[in-house]
Amino acid sequence: MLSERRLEVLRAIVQDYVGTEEPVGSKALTERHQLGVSPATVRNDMAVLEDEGFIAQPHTSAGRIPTDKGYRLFVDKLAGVKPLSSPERRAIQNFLDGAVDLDDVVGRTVRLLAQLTRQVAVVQYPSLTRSTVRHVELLSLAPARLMLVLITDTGRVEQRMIDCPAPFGETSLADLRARLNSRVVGRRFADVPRLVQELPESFDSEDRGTVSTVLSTLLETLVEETEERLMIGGTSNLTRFGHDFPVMIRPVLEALEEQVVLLKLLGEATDSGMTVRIGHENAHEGLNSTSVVAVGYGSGDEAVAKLGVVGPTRMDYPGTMGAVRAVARYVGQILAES
Amino acid sequence: MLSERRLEVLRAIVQDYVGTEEPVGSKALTERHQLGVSPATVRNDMAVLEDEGFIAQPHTSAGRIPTDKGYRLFVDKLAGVKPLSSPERRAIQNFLDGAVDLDDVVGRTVRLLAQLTRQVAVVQYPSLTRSTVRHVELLSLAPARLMLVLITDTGRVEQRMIDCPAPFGETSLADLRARLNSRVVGRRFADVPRLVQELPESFDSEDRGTVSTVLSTLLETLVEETEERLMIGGTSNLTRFGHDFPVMIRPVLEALEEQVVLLKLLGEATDSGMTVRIGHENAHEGLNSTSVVAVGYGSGDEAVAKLGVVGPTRMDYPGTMGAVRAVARYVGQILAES
DNA sequence: TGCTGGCACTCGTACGCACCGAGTGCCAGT
DNA sequence: ACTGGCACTCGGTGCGTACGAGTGCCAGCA
Repeated sequence: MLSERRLEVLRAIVQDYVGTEEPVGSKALTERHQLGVSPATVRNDMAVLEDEGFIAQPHTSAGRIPTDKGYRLFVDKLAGVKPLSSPERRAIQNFLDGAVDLDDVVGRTVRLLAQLTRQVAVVQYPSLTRSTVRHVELLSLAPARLMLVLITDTGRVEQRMIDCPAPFGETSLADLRARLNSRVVGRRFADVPRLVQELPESFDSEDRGTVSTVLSTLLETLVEETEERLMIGGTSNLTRFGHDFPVMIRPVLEALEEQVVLLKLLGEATDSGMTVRIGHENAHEGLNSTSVVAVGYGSGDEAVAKLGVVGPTRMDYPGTMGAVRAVARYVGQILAES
Repeated sequence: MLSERRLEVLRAIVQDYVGTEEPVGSKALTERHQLGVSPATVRNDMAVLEDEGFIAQPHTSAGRIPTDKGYRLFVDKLAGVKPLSSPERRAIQNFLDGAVDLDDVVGRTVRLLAQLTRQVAVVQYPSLTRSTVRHVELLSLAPARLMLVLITDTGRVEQRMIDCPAPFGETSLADLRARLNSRVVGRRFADVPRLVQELPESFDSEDRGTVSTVLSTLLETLVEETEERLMIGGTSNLTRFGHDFPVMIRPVLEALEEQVVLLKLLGEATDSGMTVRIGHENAHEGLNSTSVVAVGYGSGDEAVAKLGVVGPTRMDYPGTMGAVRAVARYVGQILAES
């Protein structure tokens, strides 16, 4: 077990390194922090911390920098979540309040998060399957052409074109629409498959094919894989990555372009509470020198989606976590209101 | 006026520089191209081209690189649009055909364009005001709460929440919905304001307030400034910018994050035909060392939006223009079908 | 046992310098 | 009008040296 002072030394190293982006030496540490001991003592502590794998030397005769394991300890034991200042809180609220629709909410959230944390922001759209149905609309565009529109309580709207096997009359359409809505409105999308299961049977044989087509399109829309969308922003913050940013930036940009990777990234975050993944804890190679701070958000208690930021492992964890948490809360509020 | 051979020299310089990314000298030129003259002669031609401002030397004793003006001449007079190979065309079609909705179409287009050109792709969503109305839906969510959903012939869907000044009955709602649709379906959104102008007058005084609110929300949705959306992709291609990419990338990423800048950028492109903006021809400072190739696309003859790519001025113009044009055509087809 | 000051050592960075070679401009010759 | 020859420029590279931040270790002290 590490003594109190050694932990203090680690904390000081992390803080200084995050601030200066340069390996920090024993002398500088004692000057900038009140550790009450001499550089020599700190050096001994550093040697221990290095043995334990919490810090490392880029090369002999350089200062130390925290390892992923060091950051992990810092986040778990040494750092709190820094609450935002009240002007910041007000700014968030003002900024998010102006949104006109869900795309706008998500877009503003991404920009806000990127600006607050000065890192890359990722916001997932509210998951369909975790939302509840506000309305299902069916429109007839042509005799054998329908449009299906799903609207969730979180404001998300999905539409699909449907080519019917046979022409479908206005009355049948109104009938189907009414029955569909009466069954699913207010229910969770996850339950929809069960709720509409035997709907085709109650229709005339001539309409049954179309009804089945409509329902299967509806169910396809709810397939996890396709339903998840997200938005990212603040990529220009990658240029602040550090001196080695030219090397780092490419794999990160590439990873950020793959929705699948990002969705998995957010998916790995626990459903409630904040998740911090540091460096190599991230499964994706390209993100091995980044940290991800993610948290779920939702209009009620339950998370309907996640949001977070991607930044260098060398980041201000308390501040970032504070911003992420605060933004998630406000977004949840906005969604609940709409 | 420049002689035929001098133009040929310029073309050779552009082609070599685009390929090698290194200043090209007189000797290398005569070796790689059949100009039929000696390096010394080429040197004289180069001196003239430099006097005229078409090429420049990064420093004495280096080869020449094209200037913006040089690229301009190349694009205008020396380069054609290189058609895609038929496998490429097939790939485009296959890739775009799988799209399920407009977001998907736009998303796939962005990825496709980024991949084909290996540059940053920008695709604007079909403009509302240039599309025609397929359907207007009004849903009652609560006694005094409505949702307005606009659906265009290009598959774009916009929704807005409306808080009514007074409760609005189901019959009034159905009435308004029917009257609205009968007036605007099939018409261009740009004409909608005119078409719905005196609609409130035909309603009872108690409903008139709500009808007005609905209509003003509808009109707000059509305001140019807010209705335009776009998607970008392929930012990781920025890492291929060249040796000085660390310097260039930041302003470019910043510019790409400002929707306004991008919209202006695409807006500057002429409505029909391809527009190429080279280096300093771009109004935005951050894009002074990039070129933008943009073109309108649409389901019919008329362009409903624009798409294009942003890349280094040192790009393969014929190939890029070919890819942009081809993609725009296929997207137009897809939209027409849906 | 734990802390401290002193000291030799390491090693990455900066700097100065010479060399090389690609590329140029100019000029005289055909 | 084109060509070959030639002197010149100047950025890039490699090398050796000096510098200094930072370390590890050790002997001494509370």
